Amino acid sequence: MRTGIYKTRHRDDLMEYFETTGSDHFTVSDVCEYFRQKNEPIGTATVYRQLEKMVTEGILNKYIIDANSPACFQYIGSHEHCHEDVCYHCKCEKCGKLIHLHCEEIMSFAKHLETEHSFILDPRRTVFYGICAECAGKQ
Amino acid sequence: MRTGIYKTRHRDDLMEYFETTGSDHFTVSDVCEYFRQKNEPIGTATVYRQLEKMVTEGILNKYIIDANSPACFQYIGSHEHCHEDVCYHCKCEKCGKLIHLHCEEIMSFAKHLETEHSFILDPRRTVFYGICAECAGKQ
DNA sequence: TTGCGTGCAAAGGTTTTGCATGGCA
DNA sequence: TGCCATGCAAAACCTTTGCACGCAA
Repeated sequence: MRTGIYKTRHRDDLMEYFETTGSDHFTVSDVCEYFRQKNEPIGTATVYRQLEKMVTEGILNKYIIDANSPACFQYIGSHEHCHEDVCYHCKCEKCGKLIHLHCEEIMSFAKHLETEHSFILDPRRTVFYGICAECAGKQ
Repeated sequence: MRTGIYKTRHRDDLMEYFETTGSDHFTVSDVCEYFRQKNEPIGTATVYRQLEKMVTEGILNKYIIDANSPACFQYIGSHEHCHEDVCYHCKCEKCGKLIHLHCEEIMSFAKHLETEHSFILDPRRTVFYGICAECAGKQ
């Protein structure tokens, strides 16, 4: 079989990481740190290359939150319901906190954009910027 | 007057650049290159600082296109419809076209975010990424 | 005079790449 | 055996920062 992708030790480790860790979002350094603490370190370049490959395969989503912060990856999973279970993100401009969003309203708004404005929203890249509750309270 | 912002030569030059160049989008290096060719070079750090300031003031929009490509700025000062009311933007990931959005749905969605999620949406920084009608048709 | 603006170089951080080595099929 | 994966370090890249000096108010 010529998939162009080999089943290696690291690849298995990464898949296991995605499924065992509850964390929805993770960065390259998160992954590296995890395996370093397990005394099974993986080179940074390898993680970048594998994760990028998996994004292409559709196993992971990649989010660009900000120019100067690391890219955020999300495991979509083996289940195929993933495409309906899209998630959007709110980012606080003050504290930088990332809020996971998936509610009816954003879905219906996305549908509105599509039907009325002929614009197909991309959850992977769209980030809602604003001020979170805590930071708003401090002001 | 204590605005905290001084009216300098470079600031005027930049404003003129925004209004004379028809280009909707530009990067920091675009700006630097432009003034270098005019034999009136501006330091890179200065451009970064001024542009960032103008984003805060609401004169410019800043788009993060990709993690490894430079930030993209857009002059919105002269768009009158942005002054009369809040304005959101859709950006096509394929052709780069920018669509100005002005509808009830986004306003009510913003209100929903605020009441239900305690998140105050910032129109200046929030950009909806996706695929526009024309590019969707081509596929 | 005070405080912001500027320029340069250096630093900071993320991501990519070159190259030799090792592993999968 | 051929091709892909890996690791390390270096490079590339965008962006920010420190500091001394210049300029606006």
